Amino acid sequence: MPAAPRKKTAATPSAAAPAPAPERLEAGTLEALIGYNTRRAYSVISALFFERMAPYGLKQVEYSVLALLAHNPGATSRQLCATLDILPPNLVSLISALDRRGLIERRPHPRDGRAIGLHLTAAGLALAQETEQVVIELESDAADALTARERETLRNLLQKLYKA
Amino acid sequence: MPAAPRKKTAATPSAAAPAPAPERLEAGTLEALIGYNTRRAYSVISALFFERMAPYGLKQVEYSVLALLAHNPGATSRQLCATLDILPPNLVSLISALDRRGLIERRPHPRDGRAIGLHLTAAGLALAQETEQVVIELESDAADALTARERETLRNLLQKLYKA
DNA sequence: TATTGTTATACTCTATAACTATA
DNA sequence: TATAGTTATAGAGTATAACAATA
Repeated sequence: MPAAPRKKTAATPSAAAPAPAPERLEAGTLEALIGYNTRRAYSVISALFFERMAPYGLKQVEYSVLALLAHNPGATSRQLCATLDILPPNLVSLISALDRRGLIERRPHPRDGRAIGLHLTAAGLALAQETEQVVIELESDAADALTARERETLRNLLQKLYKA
Repeated sequence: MPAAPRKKTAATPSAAAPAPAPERLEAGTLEALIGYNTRRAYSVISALFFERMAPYGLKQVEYSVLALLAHNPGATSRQLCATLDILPPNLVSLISALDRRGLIERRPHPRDGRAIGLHLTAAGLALAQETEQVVIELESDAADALTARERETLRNLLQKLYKA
């Protein structure tokens, strides 16, 4: 789903019929919606993430898990689910895959026999560090129409939508 | 996927071990990313949209199509796809469903025998108008932590990410 | 009785290839 | 030959129910 071509929407031409039907439609009502704009923006960043991270074989959620484990060694699946707002059954195969690739290790949890502590391996830590730079650059490219201040404002406003 | 409970993330407690394992993990690195915040925000608004619009049987993309046809009568599938950034095969069943529900009509295109002009029926227009108010209210509720100015800023910054 | 991790499963979303009819 | 609409299909993503082991 690569980013759409750079073309502006036509603004209700007053001269009428015989023109060759504009590519884009008048979408003012939709563009007044935060939900619509959020979906479109997410779609663009998402596609760029997929493209740049393909060489490392990491999808967004997989990268998120590695990044969380780098700062929270021994975290459990349950904690990852709560933090990332994903459902436990959907994390199982993801964790298994990262384990099979030798990026994480499952160790018995020190204080809860039901739980499993997740830890990055050396390879996992290396990949997390290497890809962090790629993600930072990718984000910077995706937001190159925004100033540093605007990027910070955007992050803050988005967080207000999903936090507390 | 209902919005997560209102609970703040713990900020690296200096007193260590015997506490009962925090719900959420330290996610500072992820929260510095526009992509991550956009995904989380979209997920929340999306869930609220689904909940409030369920009585009308409209998903987000379906609402978008009705809204576009209200302002662009006779638009083609191709134009809808270009405007909404979705792929033609994925629009087919959606259009069929709206047609079967009597919300839209397909008429032969006046200047292109391959194309089909899409129009709202009276029922479709009524539903579009009725649900527009629901969407506006839902958006207002989703963004109730933001001032009017902040909402406008957010929309503008998001549009800069996916336009031109 | 409640929770962690898991299996199985189903439904939606998104993507590609290939066909048809018109241009 | 290129484009509009379509079919079929495959792969992600996301959701629920139910179970075993442990608390």
